[in-house]
Amino acid sequence: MNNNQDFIDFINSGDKLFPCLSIDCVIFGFHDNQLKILLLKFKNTDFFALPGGFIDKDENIDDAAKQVLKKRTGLENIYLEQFYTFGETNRVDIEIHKTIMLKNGVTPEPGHWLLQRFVTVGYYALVDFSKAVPTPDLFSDAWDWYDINEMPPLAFDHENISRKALETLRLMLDFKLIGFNLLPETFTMAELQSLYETILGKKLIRANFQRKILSLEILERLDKKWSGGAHKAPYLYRFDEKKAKDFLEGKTLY
Amino acid sequence: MNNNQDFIDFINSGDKLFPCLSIDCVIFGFHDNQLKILLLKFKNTDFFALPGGFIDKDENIDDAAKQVLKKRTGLENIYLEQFYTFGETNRVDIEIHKTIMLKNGVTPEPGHWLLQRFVTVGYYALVDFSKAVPTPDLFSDAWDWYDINEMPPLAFDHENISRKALETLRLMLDFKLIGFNLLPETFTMAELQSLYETILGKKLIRANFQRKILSLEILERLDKKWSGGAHKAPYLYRFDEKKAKDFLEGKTLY
DNA sequence: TATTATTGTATCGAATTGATACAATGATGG
DNA sequence: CCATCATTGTATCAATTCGATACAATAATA
Repeated sequence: MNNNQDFIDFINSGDKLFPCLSIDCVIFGFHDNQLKILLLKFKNTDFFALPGGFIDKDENIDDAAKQVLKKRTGLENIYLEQFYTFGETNRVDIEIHKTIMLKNGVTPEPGHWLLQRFVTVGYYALVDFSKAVPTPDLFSDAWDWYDINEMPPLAFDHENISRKALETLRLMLDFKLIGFNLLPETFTMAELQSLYETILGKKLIRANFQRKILSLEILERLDKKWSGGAHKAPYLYRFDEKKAKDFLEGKTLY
Repeated sequence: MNNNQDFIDFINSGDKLFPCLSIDCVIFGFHDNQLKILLLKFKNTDFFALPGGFIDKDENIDDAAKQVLKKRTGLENIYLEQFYTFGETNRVDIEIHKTIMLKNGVTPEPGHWLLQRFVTVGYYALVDFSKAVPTPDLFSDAWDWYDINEMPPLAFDHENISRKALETLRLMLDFKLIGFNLLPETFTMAELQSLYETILGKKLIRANFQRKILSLEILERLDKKWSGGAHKAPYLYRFDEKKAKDFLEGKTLY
């Protein structure tokens, strides 16, 4: 198969890669009032894993992360940020890599570049769920979005990586006003509140949330959104990046 | 010289190291109302650099960072946290490494492990200035503490690394109550305020600072400190780790 | 046209914060 | 030994923010 030949070519291309360092991306999306992350299913194993990749010898690690995001979701110019580097000696179970190689017709030679200890740099991305078009990579044969509270078992230390990504997202939500990256261009206040509630994992008081968000003066109020149901129609809002920038700069953090 | 032989031995021990990945530590201390960082002077260059090191093949990166801290300051069990990983392709000027090798009697062979692109994981540490006993490493012949506003030119991207460390320290100062790690065991409120002002880079209103800190209920008030000057004697305080832990856990961040 | 669910905003008291004031108190010096 | 001085600890008050609740406005529906 062509795909298998691609895999074999890649497995033999270790000399083009920066050694023993990988990228893993925790890609967050928001759908049906659920915060989801994108997982790939490893070929011929029951494990799911975070979309990841390796770094070319002459590639910035940030660029490698952008490549992972682009190849797995088709998206570019997305909010993407490094959050932590994972370097425990035992974080990768090499048997999983061996299994994948075997099942794809490659004999795992001792000393092969993929059968080493790997340190991985974690990035998290916030994408508009409706715009992402996921594609599996050479190591995987399926993908899906999973609610962060209902994830299948993950390979390696990927549960740990996901947890830390979520902690960082929660911490940075207000600090960097990044939640809007998870919504379509226009949205209602109720949708925004639901997003915040889902990320923070707790209920917020509607009136106070609305007051607070509006007081930031980072939203542009558009027309009303009609035919939503038997009730008053909500306004649509658009996130105003310029106003947000002014707000973040004026914020006296210290 | 013995020291030089140590250097040569180390230069030839690349096969014991995790490849192309290093650790750099931004070690903060507080003295004379100045926030300082510890810098080493590279042998035979005019550049200063952050204390750093490499990672053994079978060593967690956190442990490698602890080793750097211990070897350079003699200190253990110090507040030490990873903050960012720097992976620009051009971040290391290999000529500096070549120079150091040459000046120490080692011919820099092409392909030598030290003459590669390196990615570095940044850690920052907060130490009690009076307890640290700095020691230069094999690459350096001197060290000193430098006010963060009066640093000499640094090698590689170490200015960038220092800046990011300071940003993280500022951001985490209240969030994790870490400032106390920079003070001796007992201190006055004025000393604590001066520390905060120095880290945050701005003046604070004394009465409000005192009210705020005391309201956290994380300090133990001890006896008064006598003979400070022609004025009322201030109380000494001790940071109560247990109370602080309770406070941080009770803090509803989200 | 009455009903219903949701939206946008107002309101009120509690809690927090910024700014200022002031009494208490150790040393110093005449 | 007492007036002076600088600093400390705390109080106070207005301004601001925040939690909680209330309520009028309004699209769709029956």
